[in-house]
Amino acid sequence: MLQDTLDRGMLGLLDQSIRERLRGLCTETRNVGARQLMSPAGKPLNASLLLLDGLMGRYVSDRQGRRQMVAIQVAYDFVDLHALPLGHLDHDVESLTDVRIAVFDHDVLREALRGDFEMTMALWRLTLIDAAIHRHWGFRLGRLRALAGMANFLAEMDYRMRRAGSSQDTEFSLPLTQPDLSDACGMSPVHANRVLRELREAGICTLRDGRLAITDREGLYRTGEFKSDYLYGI
Amino acid sequence: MLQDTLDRGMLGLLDQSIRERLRGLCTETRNVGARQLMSPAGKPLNASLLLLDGLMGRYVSDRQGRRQMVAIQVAYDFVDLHALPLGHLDHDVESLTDVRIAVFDHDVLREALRGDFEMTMALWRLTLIDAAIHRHWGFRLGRLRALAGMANFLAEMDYRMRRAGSSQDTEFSLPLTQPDLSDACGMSPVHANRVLRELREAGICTLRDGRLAITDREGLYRTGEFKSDYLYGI
DNA sequence: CGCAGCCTTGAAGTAAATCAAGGATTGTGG
DNA sequence: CCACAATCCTTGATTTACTTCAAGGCTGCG
Repeated sequence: MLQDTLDRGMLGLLDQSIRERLRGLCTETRNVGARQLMSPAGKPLNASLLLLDGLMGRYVSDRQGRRQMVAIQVAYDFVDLHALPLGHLDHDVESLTDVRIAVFDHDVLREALRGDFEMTMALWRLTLIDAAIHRHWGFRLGRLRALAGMANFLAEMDYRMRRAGSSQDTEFSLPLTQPDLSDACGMSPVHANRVLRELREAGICTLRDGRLAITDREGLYRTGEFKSDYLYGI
Repeated sequence: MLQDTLDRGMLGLLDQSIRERLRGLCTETRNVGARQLMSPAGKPLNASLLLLDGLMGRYVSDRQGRRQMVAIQVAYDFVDLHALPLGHLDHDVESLTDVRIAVFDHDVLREALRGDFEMTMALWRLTLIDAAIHRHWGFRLGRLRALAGMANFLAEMDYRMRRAGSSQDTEFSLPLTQPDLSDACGMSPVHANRVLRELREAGICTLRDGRLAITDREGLYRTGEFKSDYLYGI
């Protein structure tokens, strides 16, 4: 059912044998269009999703429609594995692009984990890397200025997309709109536009037509104060 | 060795039987003074700490000394259980006040969990509530203005301290300095001061001599757009 | 005592939000 | 096919939020 070898991105951290056991647990794969609300905050979930292709976002929203993206998922990320121990999520999950996903039924997953301590710890670990990413988003949102924050976000995306095999080059597909970036970086869409222009004019990177061209990766990482150690070797 | 019944705060979520098994795993308890760096980012850890009394902070820092508090722990929180699956942490852990802590050796913990799926899931769940808190700090830092952000932070503290039994009243001990609050809320210390004055003059709450007096809890929660559901019933 | 850290306030400067408007693109229904 | 609505990208002008700088008072401490 699941063709992918799951050896990239975050799943690349897992042992070969765990990856194979995990593959066998996939209930089905599905395709979903862009901009779909796939799981609203508070709704009980009985399955978790592994993203195979595309981008998904996780959002905390208030009543008035202001919302903050609190995580973005790239290929080979579990999207909402947090729901396995928690039962439901505290945030919304949306597809940002057309996506391909693998579904893991919670009952199936739980039964497999019950007798498999190594796999349990491995999946636990994956969810804690999510938590580490959340922490560094907190740092970015709380302490970095708009220019540094945008650079930091783009640096993380560059790093993670490369590890996921979605990019080998200095240019890759990053189909995020400026409003998406502003949701992620805690700024207004207008300011996201100006900051992108500043990065472009500084010769660091250019985002155009859903592709990010990095002309000075060293400068991007430096401007964004990006160090990859919080990703635990993803 | 461990006298506490562990039935409050986040640990109150655990089943009675799990709490008792957990108590038996405590290696030792210790007292540590205020403002101690207890575990620096990157250092391999072979034990995790449960906070019994006091407050601890978790920080992401850059080179220049700018730092963002990314979590605060109150009584009966695990402080760094993330280190069990991860091996080391991506952030610093410091005591904010004098603290009393229970130590859980990772080898002991891991052996106990190996044959105890329920307890494993329960502890996993606790670490994911940490992650949910991180997400809502991201929302606060990215989307709320200074006044709302401070109110949101204080509302969360009020809520969690009450659940931890550290407060039954509209006034309780919150021994955080204004620089601490500014680290947590992503603003300058000067601005933290002004925002606290604004909350005081609005008749919402007063922080003085390490005690928070809440005169209008409804107003505090409303100003901070605080809803407690992301705490999963802590 | 003298130092350090904290709390407080005013004044000045900077960063970012908001308001406003025009152009480009895409999808939609007539 | 075209009118249109919606969304996005872009830029300028204005306003607001916040930082930084500066200074004084307070407390606790070696």
